[in-house]
Amino acid sequence: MKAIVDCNSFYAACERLFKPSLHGKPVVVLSNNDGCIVSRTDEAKALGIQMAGPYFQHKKEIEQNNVAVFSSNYHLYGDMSRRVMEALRMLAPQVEVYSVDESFLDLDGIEPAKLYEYALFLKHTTEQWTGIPVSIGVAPSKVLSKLANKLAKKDKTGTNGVMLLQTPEQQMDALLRTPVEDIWGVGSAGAGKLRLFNINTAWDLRNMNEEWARKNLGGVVGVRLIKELRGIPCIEMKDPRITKKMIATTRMFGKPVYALRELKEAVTTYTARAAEKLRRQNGAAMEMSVFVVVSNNNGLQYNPYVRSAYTRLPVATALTNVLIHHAAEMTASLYREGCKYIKAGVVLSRIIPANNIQFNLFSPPENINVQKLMQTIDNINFSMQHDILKFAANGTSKNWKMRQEMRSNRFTTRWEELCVVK
DNA sequence: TCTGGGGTCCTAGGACCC
DNA sequence: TCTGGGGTCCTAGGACCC
Repeated sequence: MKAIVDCNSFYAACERLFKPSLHGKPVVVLSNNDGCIVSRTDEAKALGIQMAGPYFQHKKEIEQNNVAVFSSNYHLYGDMSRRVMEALRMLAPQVEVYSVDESFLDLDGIEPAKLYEYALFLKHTTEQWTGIPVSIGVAPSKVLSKLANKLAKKDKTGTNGVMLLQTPEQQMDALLRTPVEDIWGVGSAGAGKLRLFNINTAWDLRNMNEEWARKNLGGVVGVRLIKELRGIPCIEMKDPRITKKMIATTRMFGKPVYALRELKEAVTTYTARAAEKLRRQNGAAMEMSVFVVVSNNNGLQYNPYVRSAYTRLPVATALTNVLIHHAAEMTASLYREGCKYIKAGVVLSRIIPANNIQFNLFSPPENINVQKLMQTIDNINFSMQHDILKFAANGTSKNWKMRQEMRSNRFTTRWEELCVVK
């Protein structure tokens, strides 16, 4: 059996944890640049505030209803996420961290008769240790466990936040109550298509045959989905040692950028961040691409376009100075005088383990001292205020930096921002 | 005025090889 | 006059997820 443990309204829950006066009150958290609403407590959902809705469109009702609003505070959420996952690792045999607020658990070692009791224990203990409320779905496959979790979340009082789909009857009941668009792996395009075939519930889809799925539902993906709905596991637990295949750092600018110098500053700053992520997983990249987004808002429509450049590195690397050099060159090649830039990004790909670098005959071996320097910079930036050490190319003006006007303190990762108890 | 950021997996189709 | 078929590798782009 597999379980999914999902934090309820995760970002909003993190904010509420350090501001107990907000308990039982509506809270929302905004995406970067204070653009969209990305997390809502139940009280905010009850007010009809939509997920991913643009903040400026909801501003009025948010103010009228006295909803607490926060800019996203990734230091806080990242650290709370680590605590939740750490708790799960102490309580469960095998944990696969799926996203910042979700983990799959392999419960094959647990006696079937005790599964429900065990799931309740997991929930209560995690909540007690971390202060973050969670919901749990347990079923034979990942897709079914996600479905169970969704139902548990919808009816927290009726289910205690835990739902188990063990018997065929339990599974049938849950599938009948789930519309196709609520199935994990069915997006808006797929749901529309299914509706055309008059397939409306998860139960309808489960009863389609595999050949039909192969033809009409994205080939192997569709077949797998139907099997999973029948309780036949096809999506296995992922090995936690497998590292990322691609690392990206991309941002909208706080305000538009016109000058090459500023555009380069932004791109090289993103490059430094991406390189840091790369070193954290002990990787080295063989490919790097840079893209910039130009706004051609003519007052009638919002219709941005993207220009991108790509470099195959002569030798795989994780060195910030090397990567910054290429990033700056690519940025210059993309730049056109007079354009209005609203976003940029850096993507590192073809990632290999750093101890596996294949040196090119003509390129000089990487200097061991530079690697030591990287390590030192990473350590200092991690323990001190972020980015206290940086490269000159990153600049100091940061006119393009994103808006974060309502960010809470980084309560758990910065000494200067700890909670003060009187 | 203002609409996020970071990932994965799969498929189709082209280039190339024998 | 007649002009194959099977395989691999790579890339771009779509769909989906949180």
